[in-house]
Amino acid sequence: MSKVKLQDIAIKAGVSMMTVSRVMNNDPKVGAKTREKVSKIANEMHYKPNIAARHLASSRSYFIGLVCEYANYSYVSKFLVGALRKCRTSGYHIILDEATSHREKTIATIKDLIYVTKVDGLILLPPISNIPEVVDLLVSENIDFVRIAPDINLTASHYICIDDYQAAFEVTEKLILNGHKRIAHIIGSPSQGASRMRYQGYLDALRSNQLMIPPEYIEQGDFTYKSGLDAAKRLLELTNKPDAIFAANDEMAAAVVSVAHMKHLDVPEDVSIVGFDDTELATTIWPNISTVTQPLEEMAELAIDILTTPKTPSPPKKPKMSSMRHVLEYQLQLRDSSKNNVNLT
Amino acid sequence: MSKVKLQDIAIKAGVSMMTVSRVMNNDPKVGAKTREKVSKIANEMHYKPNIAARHLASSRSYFIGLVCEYANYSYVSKFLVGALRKCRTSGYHIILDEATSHREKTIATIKDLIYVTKVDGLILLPPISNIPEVVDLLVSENIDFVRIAPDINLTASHYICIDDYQAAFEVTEKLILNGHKRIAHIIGSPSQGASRMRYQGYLDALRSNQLMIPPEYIEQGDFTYKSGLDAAKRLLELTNKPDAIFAANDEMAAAVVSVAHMKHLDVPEDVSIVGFDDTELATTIWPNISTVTQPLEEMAELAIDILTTPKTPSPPKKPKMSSMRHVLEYQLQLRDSSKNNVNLT
DNA sequence: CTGAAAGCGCTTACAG
DNA sequence: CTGAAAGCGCTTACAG
Repeated sequence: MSKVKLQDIAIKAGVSMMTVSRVMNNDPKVGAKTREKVSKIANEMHYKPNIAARHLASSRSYFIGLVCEYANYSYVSKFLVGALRKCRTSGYHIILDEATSHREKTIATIKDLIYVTKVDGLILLPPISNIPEVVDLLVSENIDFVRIAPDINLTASHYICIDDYQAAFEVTEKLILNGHKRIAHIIGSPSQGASRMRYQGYLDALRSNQLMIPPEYIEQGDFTYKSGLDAAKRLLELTNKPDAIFAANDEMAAAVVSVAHMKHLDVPEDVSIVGFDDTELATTIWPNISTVTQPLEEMAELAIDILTTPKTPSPPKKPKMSSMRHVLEYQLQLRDSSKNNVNLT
Repeated sequence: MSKVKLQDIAIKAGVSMMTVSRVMNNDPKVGAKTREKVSKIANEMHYKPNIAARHLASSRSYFIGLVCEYANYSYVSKFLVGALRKCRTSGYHIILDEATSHREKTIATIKDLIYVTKVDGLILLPPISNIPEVVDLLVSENIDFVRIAPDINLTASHYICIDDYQAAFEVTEKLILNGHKRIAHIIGSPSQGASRMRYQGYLDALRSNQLMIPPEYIEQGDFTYKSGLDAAKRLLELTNKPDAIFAANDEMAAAVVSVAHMKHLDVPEDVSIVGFDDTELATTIWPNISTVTQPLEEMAELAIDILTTPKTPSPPKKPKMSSMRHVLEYQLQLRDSSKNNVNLT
């Protein structure tokens, strides 16, 4: 039974509730002796602060809202793992919410999170991170939020990303280095900045190597397996088939592998396939997909960190500093779905 | 700005806070006129009840805890989708938590959920649903909880499952019907009841068809892709290879497909492969995996339903009724990873 | 470094 | 069917 409350500890320790409260919140200005005594008693009595009371009295809820489009997504899962891990050590809890399709519903979901649940901060996963109305709402309500891989209004909040452009550039160059000349690309969802960046990186790598590819080599996908399937079918039915396909995420790359198998093409002998993200899926199919490792768990931890670190109190409308941009390191992950003649790392 | 509170509405409507509170909680004993007037004003003012205040004053937190072992799991993701969907319409929120490996940490996580966050109810996913200490704790603290596919202490709580035994039996019989005689099985994690049930169903189907299989056809996995990989390698290197492999979940079945490909075996010509669960993965690899569709989203919705439906107040130690067992329908899903000569549905 | 008072925004339990 | 009072368990802001 943990009906122990602050007052019980206070009485037992012979101090005021305030002192106990201070000890529980690691307030430095408590005498070492008092602190120790109170801590000991609190532990013995298995005291746990009531989060609702704490929330009501203070301005902190100890909740972080995490908003994604579909929870059933390997990208989201991987992120979630990092976020949960970080929360376990910081006393915060994650309220996960899906905000699907309808823009109005998305706004409603977020309003609920900030007005009802009153989260201390919000993490917006793509493509939610790119909805102007959401950004405007959070800014005008002065809510702390961190966006993952956003594309718009970059000064509005902290955001975390990798250098998608550079990674895509490197991926493409690596393919070129390994002898590929007919490299196709499946673009990701148009609602995400990362899609554009990756596409651009691919394009520029071709250009800087004086490679021309036919326009049919560019396919528009939307990051789903299904879209990858359709794109891959078209690509691999071309008379002048590509000898390498770079898909903007692993889901679509997995689809390309499937289509290659259906058509009895050897991967990577007949066609090299590269994905992006390095989600669980990349190593769950055969051959394992060459991809770009995005440190999603680390990104999640950083997001929680930003949101839970108390700010130096400052007027809300203060100009934001440029350190709101957090670019983490990616890593090329060469596996069996692509030919790796050079640099067999 | 939504700093509107109960009192503001009360003043504007010229009634007491209690009346507003009653209207917000759909208390039937409020006059129709009053109700309408109050509702209207509350809407106009964009009133949202403060969840923390509500929680502190009443005994409900409007939070449901969902505890899984690894969030990064297609089974968990699929369940999550259903749970979130249901929550959106019921005013509840999901607090997701991972409880990994260490039993003591698992207990600590759950204690935190019930003592600190004070969730109204808890959903335990396998294998957490099978930890006796957890079940005992929740029972002794008189916390509402629903378990998914538990194996122990079945009278301790509501639980939701499918008939794993029957499903496995049918899967195996279907394979037999389609001409397979050398059917291997990869058992799931020993910490889950479903593994035993599926194994037993497989065994009994063989027996009832007078089929003998060598002991090497039984492999112990643990539901991970990795374990499936190891098991599949052993199975497909046997001199007397199986002509069908029934893995206890999709992850392991996907691994079998990978190994078959590595060994240049044709699926399903050389070996039929069947999984279980019908998670995203089953249709993300090629060939798509034949499997058993488990209505995980529906199971999630039911769990939330059970937890959020107000109970008829009754003394806690009352004998539980047998209706705590909820068995949902599964469905055989025949796809391209298995031969389907008969019954091409 | 420590404490007494007031209040966060609701609901419970009791009247009428 | 409606309301006045008290309190949920903490923290803020102010004293000392």
